[in-house]
Amino acid sequence: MPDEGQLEIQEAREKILATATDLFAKQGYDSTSLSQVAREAKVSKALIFWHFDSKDELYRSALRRTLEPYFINVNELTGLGEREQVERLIDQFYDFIHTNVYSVRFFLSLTLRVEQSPDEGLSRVLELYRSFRNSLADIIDSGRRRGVFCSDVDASREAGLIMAALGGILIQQFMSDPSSNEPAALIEHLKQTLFQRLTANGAEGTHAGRPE
Amino acid sequence: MPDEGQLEIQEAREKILATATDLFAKQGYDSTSLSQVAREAKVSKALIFWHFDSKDELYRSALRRTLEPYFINVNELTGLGEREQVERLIDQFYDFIHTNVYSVRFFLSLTLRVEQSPDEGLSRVLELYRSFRNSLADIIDSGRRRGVFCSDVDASREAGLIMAALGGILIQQFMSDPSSNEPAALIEHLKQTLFQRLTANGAEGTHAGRPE
DNA sequence: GTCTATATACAGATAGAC
DNA sequence: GTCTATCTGTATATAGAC
Repeated sequence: MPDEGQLEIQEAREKILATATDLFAKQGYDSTSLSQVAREAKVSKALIFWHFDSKDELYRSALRRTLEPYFINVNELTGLGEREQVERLIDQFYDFIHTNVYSVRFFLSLTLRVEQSPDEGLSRVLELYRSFRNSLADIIDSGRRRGVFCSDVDASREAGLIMAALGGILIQQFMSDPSSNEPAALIEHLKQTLFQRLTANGAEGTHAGRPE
Repeated sequence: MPDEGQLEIQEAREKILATATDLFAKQGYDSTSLSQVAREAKVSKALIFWHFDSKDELYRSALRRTLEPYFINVNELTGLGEREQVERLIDQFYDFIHTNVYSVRFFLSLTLRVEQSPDEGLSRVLELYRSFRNSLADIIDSGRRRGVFCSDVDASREAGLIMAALGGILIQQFMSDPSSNEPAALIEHLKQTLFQRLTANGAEGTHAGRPE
């Protein structure tokens, strides 16, 4: 078994990958040169090419690594009520954003590029986003059918609006100084108004009756 | 008056500026080379340097030009009621986004860069965003004081949530194929639920009374 | 004002010694 | 595996003719 020896000697590759992941996330693909990666990882450019065939492959590896923590997020919402499940999901989203600020910023800026590349990694993120949205819709609809929420609730639209608000709170954090409009308060307000609406069984009954 | 002759001869400069504005908006700063600008504007690279001292100055000029349409947006909401004013503002925002997709995308990606440059143009956009948010808050608060909206409405938070939703709807358009979740429906739903909440005078009175 | 030609720097990538 | 040295392309920017 002569292979055992090379298991942990790959610290250089690790260093390169970590540095590249960081720089790509912070600066984007074009603005990050392999010279810079080599300099900050304290290796030679040639070594980068020994481990990764091209800048593109290095980028893809970095993407894959950035993406990893995105999949622990499978929701274990066992015996909770619908309202608690929705709250839990919203909090999970918010927490996730905060522990992954850099990569979220990364993927968001990827989304904005007009490049034609379908970008395997990016599509996984979008897929994740949609599945998150669908989970919300399912839970809300389940609550509607079980009578926990109003009968006239459009689960799909509610989920869409929640996602929009969450996404908007996200970019607000990128735009303003983090101190300004504290997103935690917005999240609270979002939840508060959401359930106020979902459970507003009194009022005028089918009060939302406008000419659709 | 020997100066009059040179008034419209600067079509080359115009061409350069227009091309650069377009390319910067579509591809960003780094991915746009002056060679490309020169090629597409059908001038020589040297001419670009005659008109603009550096790539950076060209970029700033392009930014300024991109920014221009952002200021016609002064709201003329004369004799409208508060509800109509809010609706009008939301629609204005939405329309504006749609007629300026490219530059909005541009500024959004600018926001995401970690570059240290305060970027004169970008700060104007942020300022605009805040003033828009403040207008919303003012109108809502005015409506609250005049009894059009509930007395327990927190105008600032409502405005923040509206802006978050609008921003979220915006990035949803960048993320998904434009056909998927049609933002127009989301805007409708936003408005509907918003006013449902702002004018929900019946229900349980100070129903929102949770331990703050 | 507009061009051609060129200087200079740095990008991604390769060859080959150790 | 890691390095130095080098190739090749292209970037920003300048010099100087017209």
